[in-house]
Amino acid sequence: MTRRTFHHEPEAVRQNDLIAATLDSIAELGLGGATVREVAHRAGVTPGLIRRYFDNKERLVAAAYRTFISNLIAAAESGCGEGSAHTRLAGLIRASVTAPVADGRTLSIWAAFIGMVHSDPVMAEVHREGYQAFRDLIERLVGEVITERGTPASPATIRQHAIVLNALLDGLWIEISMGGDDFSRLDVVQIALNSTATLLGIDPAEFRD
Amino acid sequence: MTRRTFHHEPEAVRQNDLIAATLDSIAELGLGGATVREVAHRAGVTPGLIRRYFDNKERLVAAAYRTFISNLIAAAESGCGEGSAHTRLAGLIRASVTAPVADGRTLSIWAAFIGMVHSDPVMAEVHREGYQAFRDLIERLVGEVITERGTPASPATIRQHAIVLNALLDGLWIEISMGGDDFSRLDVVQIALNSTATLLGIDPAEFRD
DNA sequence: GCAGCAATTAATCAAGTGTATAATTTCAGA
DNA sequence: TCTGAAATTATACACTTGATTAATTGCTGC
Repeated sequence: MTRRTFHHEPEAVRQNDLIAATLDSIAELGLGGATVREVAHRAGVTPGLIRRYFDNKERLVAAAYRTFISNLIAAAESGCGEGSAHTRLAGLIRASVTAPVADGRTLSIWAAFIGMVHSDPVMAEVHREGYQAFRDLIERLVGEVITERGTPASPATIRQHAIVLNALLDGLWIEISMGGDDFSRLDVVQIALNSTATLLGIDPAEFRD
Repeated sequence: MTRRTFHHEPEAVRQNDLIAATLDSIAELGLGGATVREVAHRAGVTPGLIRRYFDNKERLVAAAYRTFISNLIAAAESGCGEGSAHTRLAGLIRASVTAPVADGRTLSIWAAFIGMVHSDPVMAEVHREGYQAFRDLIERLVGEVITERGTPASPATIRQHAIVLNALLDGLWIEISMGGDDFSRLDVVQIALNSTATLLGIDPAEFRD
């Protein structure tokens, strides 16, 4: 009886692998399927090793949530690289309603985590940080767009616009990701851009991607 | 050693109690906390009894999801009782962004279930039915509002309006339920009504609750 | 090449899980 | 009041879970 061979890996790599395996497990098997053994197996590793890099399973899951959210925000943010505020906002919107941000796998993981936030204080804290970041991003962008148009508005108005736009994007993201409608026939980017323009009081014709 | 006393209950009552206990467990402890023993305890019953009314735990959870969704839709629908289409749509919107539809408990349960839909075919089917019902409700209402205004639109246009409005309501519902923003200071109903009016091209002043 | 340390595996444990079944109790009807 | 069937409990079982620890392996610096 011989032991299985293995090789050392830097801490960061192992942590990444374990987190990725955790997210895969949650996406494919649900939260209940993300057991220590399943995660270890997917990471090509032995269950005992998890405890070396994450003291608890709880910490592993929390770490997975943290990187999931930050990756999600980064993916959305990657859409708004440069150019005018209009262009950047349009980029953010496009990224928000197309893959890989908007797809079933992402939604499943997101929902599983959200379902824990209310009963797990650690997850609640992780959640709070992540969402504040996204909300601030949108609010800043909306403010810049309004400034760019030369139609100044009160901070309260900007905030309200940001709330509504945030909600619209969240909702579209969910609907598209759930795939209930046959969105394949529809141009979701166009729908998102047009409705955003309408909400902000912009002529849809000048709000393109 | 004496057995605990008990008394017979009609089938419907026991099923209701068990389903309610399941939803409570999920809301307060997360999906993982909804064990057979926990549910039975909350229902004031012994674990073995669950198997009499629901063959599996899986069926119990599926039944809980079914009644959860139908109650949610009923609660939202209760807001649009009578009157013009405008009035009924406004009622639906108000109900969608206020308790008990919009609150943390409801969101937690919803998210926990959604996180299972992708990995559990039974839950996927239950999900499909429920969401189709809500989408159809909104689409019908939007159609009636447009007819009422005498500004006829193509079915495709109506459909698109319904999709966007559905997304907006979903998103607002989530944001409010998560409670991240201090929505207490804001009039969420007014925000929802105004943005809906804007999206449908209605003067917000004539779209009141 | 080799000594020593860190990384990894293997094996084990107690607790908790869903399920199954037999024993007991309740209750309706005679 | 008594009896039989249905409802409920109690107990047990096989299995999975997260966690713990000792043994083993791979690797780095000399």
